[in-house]
Amino acid sequence: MGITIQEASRTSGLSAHTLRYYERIGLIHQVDRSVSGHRVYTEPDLDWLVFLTRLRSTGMPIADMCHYAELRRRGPETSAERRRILAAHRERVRERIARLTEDLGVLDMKIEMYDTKERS
Amino acid sequence: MGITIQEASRTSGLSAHTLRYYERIGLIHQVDRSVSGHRVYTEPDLDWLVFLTRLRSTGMPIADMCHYAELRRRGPETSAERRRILAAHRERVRERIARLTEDLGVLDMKIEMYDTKERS
DNA sequence: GTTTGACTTCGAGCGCGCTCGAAGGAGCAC
DNA sequence: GTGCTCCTTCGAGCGCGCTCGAAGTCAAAC
Repeated sequence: MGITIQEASRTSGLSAHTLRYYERIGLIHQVDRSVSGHRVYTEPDLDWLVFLTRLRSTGMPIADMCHYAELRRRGPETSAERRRILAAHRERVRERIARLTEDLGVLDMKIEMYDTKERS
Repeated sequence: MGITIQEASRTSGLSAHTLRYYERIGLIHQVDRSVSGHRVYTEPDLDWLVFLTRLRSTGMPIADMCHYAELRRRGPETSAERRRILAAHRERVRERIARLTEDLGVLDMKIEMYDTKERS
């Protein structure tokens, strides 16, 4: 047994193509291969993959994720910098949410305008 | 007097190149020209431009914005459909914010993990 | 034993949203 | 008139993040 690329794809929501691509660019560390050369993912691989999708969906650029991944490979002595990176990213996400919330208000107003116009 | 492309650029935060591009693809209706052929923006043009940037920053694809712009040009009889489009978009923005907020929580947890590890 | 199907590597291509550069024109300063 | 700056049109190019297809390998099913 072992997790196939199909299963990893289903779990992470990324296509098999994308999983290979992520490995190619160093986002995921060299995944184990079976005797026949097929990728065999581990549970920790999946966890990491899921975390990566979080970073992506919050808008972190691939390049930054690569940097983070590299620090992670270098081991515990980079943990302070990794923390710093995540904290900075968190700040950007907060700003993003604030901005979106503001835009949502404008959208609400605009929709309300359509409603009042229709009524008059 | 009249608003130049530079001023429109400053107001909207879009580059002059982008303003011309938006006009080219029909996002902004043909802008008036001066005798020398230079673009002369009006106040309503600017308002529209600013609204467009809201739609963009909330993630509406250019193609959808073009569609909306076209409906707007067709006049008041399209207002119901425009309202519908905005309401649907608003829903997506809400979902977006919800998703980001959830991801933010995960980020918080991850950062906390770094903190507790460091302390131990 | 052959077919099926999922996998491999590799490099090219794509869609989106700009972004840029070339080539030329008008207007003003000196 | 010679710069200089800012504008024009037009089409090509770019950066990001995938996405795809070709060509080949291997294992299990029939």
